[in-house]
Amino acid sequence: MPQATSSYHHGDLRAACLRAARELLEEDGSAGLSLRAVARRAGVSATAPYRHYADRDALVSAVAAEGYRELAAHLVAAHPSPVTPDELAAVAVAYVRFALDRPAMFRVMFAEPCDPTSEERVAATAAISEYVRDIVRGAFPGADPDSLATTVWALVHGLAFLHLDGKLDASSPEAVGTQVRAAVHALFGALGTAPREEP
Amino acid sequence: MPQATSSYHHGDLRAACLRAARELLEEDGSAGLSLRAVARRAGVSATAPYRHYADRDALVSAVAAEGYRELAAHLVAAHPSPVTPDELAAVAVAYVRFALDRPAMFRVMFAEPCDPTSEERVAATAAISEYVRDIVRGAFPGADPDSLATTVWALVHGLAFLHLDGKLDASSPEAVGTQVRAAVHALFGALGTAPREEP
DNA sequence: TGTACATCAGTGAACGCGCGTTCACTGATGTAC
DNA sequence: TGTACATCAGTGAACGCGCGTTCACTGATGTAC
Repeated sequence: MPQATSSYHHGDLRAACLRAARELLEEDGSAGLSLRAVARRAGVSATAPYRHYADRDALVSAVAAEGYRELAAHLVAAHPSPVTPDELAAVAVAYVRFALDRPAMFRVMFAEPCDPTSEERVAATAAISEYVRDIVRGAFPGADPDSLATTVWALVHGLAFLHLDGKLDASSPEAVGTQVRAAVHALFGALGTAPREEP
Repeated sequence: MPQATSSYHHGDLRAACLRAARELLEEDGSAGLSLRAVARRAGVSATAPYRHYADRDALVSAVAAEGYRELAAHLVAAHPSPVTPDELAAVAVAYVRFALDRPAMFRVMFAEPCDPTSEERVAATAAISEYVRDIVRGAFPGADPDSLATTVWALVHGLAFLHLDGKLDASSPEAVGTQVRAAVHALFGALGTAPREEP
């Protein structure tokens, strides 16, 4: 822990930059995310962040990677291994809520094809893919996991983006939750679903 | 039609700006879309576009609106009133293909909540929504059209974005088509589907 | 415990750039008579 | 058909801005002896 010594050395500028970057992102959108603005917000000279990030892209990649890790944690927190449609719907709602709570960051995460030079970012994406596939494997042992995982992810991801872009009614969290649950049930109602649905 | 008179007056600078904007968008992404770059590409002074667009935002909105109209045309061309799962899948494939063919423009279309000051843009979005709802009404007379339309749109939109962002295998058009068709069939196979599926 | 010194994490001036937008202007076009 | 003039659609110089990045620097920290 850096004490508030207003000293020459910051203490943990790397983390402070990341925090500042996320704040700027949500305030001004990704256009507002400049290295100079980050430095300003962190209370540090314009060039100080270069001690911790090679360039602007490196910082953006770090933000995205952090976002992926947080998303994974949110999904797992919603339900570690969902099987019934209700459990799956809970995870879907968590996904959409995550996007709506950090719209600009969510966009950064999915804005461009993975920067192949950022291992951190690639690994984080792969982890999400794996998590979705694992869920599908557990809930639908008979199905082709890759194909069905794609379908599920696309449905939920599409709901997140359409809400984000104001193309659907996102007026209240309840309305969003209802829509998401309805969509998930529409998909899973039809799949001869969940082994444990009616015990 | 403006003749190639290399004259002082351009002839149709408004349309030329739009064309230039779209080219820049696909070449450099939305960061490359500046009014100055558009003017340069149109072969005109930096301030000439101001005769036709109030500011940068107005140009961007015009590009997005054009995109919406083109998307609607593509979907209708794929099938004017799809009913069977195969017909619905064809429209879905057209949607995803549209996104992959103009990735940057597709992002602009869905990048931000509709600029409420651009009537052109708002109208174009509403038209897409209506089209999807009409399809659902025709194909699933029993269902709640709003809810199901949301589900369908989200699935297809999610597929488009995940492909766009390189999160799925978009190596060949065939692979994409196969994935999209599988997803649509997974959803519609389960809905007691299509009245006209087996005549 | 004290000192010398290497290393680390900052500073601040400076560079060149492209941007959006304004302004007063001017050449081309079209219309009234 | 010819002329006067209003309007339209361009020009180009200029403004102020924030950006990414470089560079030589300096203050603080930590380590070896």
